Parts: sequence; structure tokens; C-alpha cells
Amino acid sequence: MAVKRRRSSVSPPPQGCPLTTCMQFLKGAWTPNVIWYLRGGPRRFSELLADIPGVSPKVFSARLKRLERDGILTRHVMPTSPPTVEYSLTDLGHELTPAIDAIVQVGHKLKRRWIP
Amino acid sequence: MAVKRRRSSVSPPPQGCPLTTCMQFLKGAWTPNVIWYLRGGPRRFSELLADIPGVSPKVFSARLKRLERDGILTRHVMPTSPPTVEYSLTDLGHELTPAIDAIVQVGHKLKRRWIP
DNA sequence: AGCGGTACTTACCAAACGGAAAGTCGAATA
DNA sequence: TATTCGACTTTCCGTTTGGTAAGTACCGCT
Repeated sequence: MAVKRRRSSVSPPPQGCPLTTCMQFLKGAWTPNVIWYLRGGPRRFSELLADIPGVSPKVFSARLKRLERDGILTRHVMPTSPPTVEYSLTDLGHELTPAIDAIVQVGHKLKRRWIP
Repeated sequence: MAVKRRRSSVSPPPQGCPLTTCMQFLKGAWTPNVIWYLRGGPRRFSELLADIPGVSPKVFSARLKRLERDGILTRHVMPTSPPTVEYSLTDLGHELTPAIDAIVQVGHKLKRRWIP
């Protein structure tokens, strides 16, 4: 015989799902890392590039561009020579930090669980 | 003149970065959604498929397979006819829920911020 | 004998992603 | 005059991703 279909005991269907909404902003390689490193204040391109080993300039500038387009961070060119560019989180960007923090915390727990 | 390189005021470099570690498990379309829907207890393939509109069976079974391989969930075939399969979170899977919850919370805030 | 339900799989495909390497540009410095 | 710096951009390319559509296997039911 067949099995009854159970209703979900958890939540409404993802029509305009908050989970999906938020994940859109965290999508793409290095995205959460950028937000993490900007939490402490504005930071320059080459600084971030060094903060996050392994990322290529191309991918990275694309990432920053998308983050700026999405309103997560702002780009500020300074009149130095050679010109330097500072990135900082917007208010919207700061709203994401609780999520990032939680992910980091879980990351720590996972590492403790794995290595021992 | 040139600008001084500032040191990061935030954290250690991502060598075995907890953020990256955790994000690996949340990577891929629908991954956080699956975990969200399994929080409430075991659930079957077709139930999850209906929970999460828009996902195709192919992508979905691949996702579940990877999640099982990663130790996030377990697959349990039941001796019904036709056979039904139940998926449930492992202990490791449950460790991820704080992160998912935080993301959902932020998602809610973002939606409030967007629509008004 | 044929149908329906469940849980997939397979084949195919296009777009997106992400990495390496090299080039650009203007001002300042050696 | 040549080089360096900072912040990119461009080109090229292989991999991965995710989607559609259709097929499969098993068993019980009508």
C-alpha cells in the first residue's frame, strides 16, 4: 500500500522565501569572506586581495562589482597616486553580519568536530 | 604619494577558514532549503520536492546525494510499496541549523526593508 | 493486461562560474 | 628613461551547474 503524504511541520512554502532571498546576497565565491573582512571598517582592493588568499583579481573585482550593485557595499576612490579605492559596507551590508557570524560560529564547531 | 598598507582589524587569515568550511556545506542550489525542511523531522523525496517549488528531480537527487556523502543527512528506504525513502538530518546536519536560522532571520529583515 | 505511484536516472544542453596570465593607465620615483 | 604602484580589465578556457524531457523498475490495484 501507499504512504500518506504528511504536511510539513516547519514553515510556509518559499514564495518569496526569506532563506532564498538572503542566500542570493551570499552567493558566489568569496562573497561571505568579503563581508567578513569589511565588518571591521573600510578596506582597499589589494588589502582584501591579501586577506583572502587564493582569489584572482578578475573574480574579485567582479564580486565587488556585484556586491556594490546589490547595495551591500560602496566604492570610494581616493585622490591619491596611484589612486586607491576603499570599500565599505552599507547599512544593508551590515544587516548581513548576523548571518555571517552564525556561519562562522558553526564553522568553528565543525572544525572542532572534525579534527579531534 | 602612496598609501600605507593597513593590517586587518578583524581576524586571522582563512587558512582552514571556518567561514569557508561552513559554506562548503551550504553550497549549491536548494541546499539550505533542504536542511530547513528537514529540521522538523524526516521527510520523503516527493514531499521535499513539493516543499521546494522549482527544483527538478535530477538536481534534487544530486543534491541529496551530496548531502548524504557529506554526512549532513541519512537516507532510509522503507519497505513499503512502492518503496518510499525518508531523509533526515544527522547530528552533523543539525549543527548547521543555527546558521540557517540566522540566514532566515536576516532574510526576513531584508524583505521588510525592501517592500515598504 | 494495463495503470498509477514512488524514486530515481539518463541524455542533452546552455549558461554561469572561476581560474591563469597578461595588459592597461597615469603619476611618482630611481 | 625605466620602473613601480594600485586597481583593474581583457582574453582564453575548462569545469560546474542547473534545467528540460523522457525513461526505468518495481509492485499492487482495477
